[in-house]
Amino acid sequence: MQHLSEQEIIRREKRQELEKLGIDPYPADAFPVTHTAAEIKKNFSEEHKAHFADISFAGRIMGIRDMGKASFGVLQDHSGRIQIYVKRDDICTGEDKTLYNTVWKKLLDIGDIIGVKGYGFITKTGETSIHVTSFTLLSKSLKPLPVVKEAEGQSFDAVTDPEFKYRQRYADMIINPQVRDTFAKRTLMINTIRDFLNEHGALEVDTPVLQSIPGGAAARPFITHHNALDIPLYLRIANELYLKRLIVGGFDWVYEFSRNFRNEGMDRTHNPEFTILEFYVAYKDYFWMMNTTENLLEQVAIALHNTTDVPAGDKVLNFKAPFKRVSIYDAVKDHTGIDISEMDEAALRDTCKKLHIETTPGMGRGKLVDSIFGEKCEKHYIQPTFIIDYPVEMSPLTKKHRSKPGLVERFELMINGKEIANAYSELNDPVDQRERFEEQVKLMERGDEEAMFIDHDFLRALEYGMPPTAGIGIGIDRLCMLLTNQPSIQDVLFFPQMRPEKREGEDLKFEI
RNA sequence: GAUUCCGUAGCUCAGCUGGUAGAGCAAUACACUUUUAAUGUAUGGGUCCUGGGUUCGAGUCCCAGCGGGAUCACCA
Repeated sequence: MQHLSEQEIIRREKRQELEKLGIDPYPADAFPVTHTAAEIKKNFSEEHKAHFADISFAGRIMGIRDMGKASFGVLQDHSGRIQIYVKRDDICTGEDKTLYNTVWKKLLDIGDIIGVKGYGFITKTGETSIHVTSFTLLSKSLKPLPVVKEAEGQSFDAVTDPEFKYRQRYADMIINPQVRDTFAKRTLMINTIRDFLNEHGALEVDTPVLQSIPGGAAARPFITHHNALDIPLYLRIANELYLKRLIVGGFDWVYEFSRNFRNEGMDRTHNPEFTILEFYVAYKDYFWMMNTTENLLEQVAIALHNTTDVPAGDKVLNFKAPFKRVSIYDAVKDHTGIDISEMDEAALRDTCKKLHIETTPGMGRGKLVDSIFGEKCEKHYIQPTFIIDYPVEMSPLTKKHRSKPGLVERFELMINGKEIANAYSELNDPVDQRERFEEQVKLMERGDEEAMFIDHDFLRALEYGMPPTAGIGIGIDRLCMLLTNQPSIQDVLFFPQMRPEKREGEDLKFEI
């Protein structure tokens, strides 16, 4: 049995009262909407009032100010909030005042969704409002909504509990309209990227989420089981190897907004499922990819902010192309004063010790370099910066550098001290690729849990011949955090992962 | 996974060295025909996250658990 608060019981009683009066609290009829709150507020004026003489508006009641024989309410639709004015003798023209005295004043609540008909006017305090001539209950709300009051841009008693916001995003969006703005911006960002790619002739594709070999990245996967085939399957950690197969197949430019799944820790910048945009372009290299990436991001910043200057906490990020380019060895030299470019694994290990960076025996040369960069350099790159030319050991899918031995043609894009994108000239030599996979197997044997598996089918594809190709993965959630100035990934995902709520008497179990 | 802070009415919060559980908003009732955090008067509403312990007595102190945040580790 559901435990109900006093207010929840009262609302259920009101619902019954409405039904007794012959009012369906959940009518099936469509309600015609002619105007939005934003349109009325923006365009209403005395000289244009003819256009607002016959308004039909629907929204959620967010506030009621009862004045006796008249009252004011605040309705909210997707575009914003607007005041309504309800006068007893206007909605009850005859002797029977039940509709006003009982239905409007007693049986409606904050949170109910109603439709109103009426006309636009401006109150004597100057607020554009709807003078209501009739109203219809469209949906009765049985659960009291936290009431947030606002005055002069300040809000009072706003719900700040993150658990409430993330578990009950629907309620969060009702009472905190700016939350909807963040998600609208997320979609605008994705649409801008999609338009950019489509305009350049790219083809959007879908590749498998369930994979029998979780490839394309170094991460721990979620595992599941397919009953009919009686095999384990993994939720993808990346789609890279599938997109490259499509390049082998003859497409020149493919992309996918890939929902990836990694069975690792959660924090402000990590959710177990997250979105990466990957795209692969034939006959290009990583220099071309840097140019394309900075142009793309400049365009996205302008689409969201009308400028390349984007606020991020107390900083301002400038997305004006071109971005700075720094080699990883120069980055380490700049921030530690140490030249690690010629060091072998043992020397790197010593350097880590000097810099107070913890190492494990499983770490190869690549991971050691990565640790030094991650600990000492990464956080300093606030403005968009390409870090380029990584050691070969940490990049098993990347083409060897055309002129610098021991390095690969790879870049990561750092913004506000975080990695946003990772790209390379793709390795297309099947013999080299097979050797790199075999190196990964050795790392796995040394205890590296995230080393890659060998994907023999991918090698077979490469053996048919893949054109020289540039590829990139861009962290969409993190980019969205930057561009909407949100400090947590939970604020750019509608439904961030949470530990399930325990309910009384419930014992959730699923057979696999 | 580790450390640390938090959990009191529908919401925001107070509750001191342990002594009958508080406010504002929301709700209920009444008044009020241009208010806007409307106002005035009155009323109801609590598993103080859960379970143990100490104590004559626990919202408060101790232990364990549950949930959330932050930091760290892994990672994008």
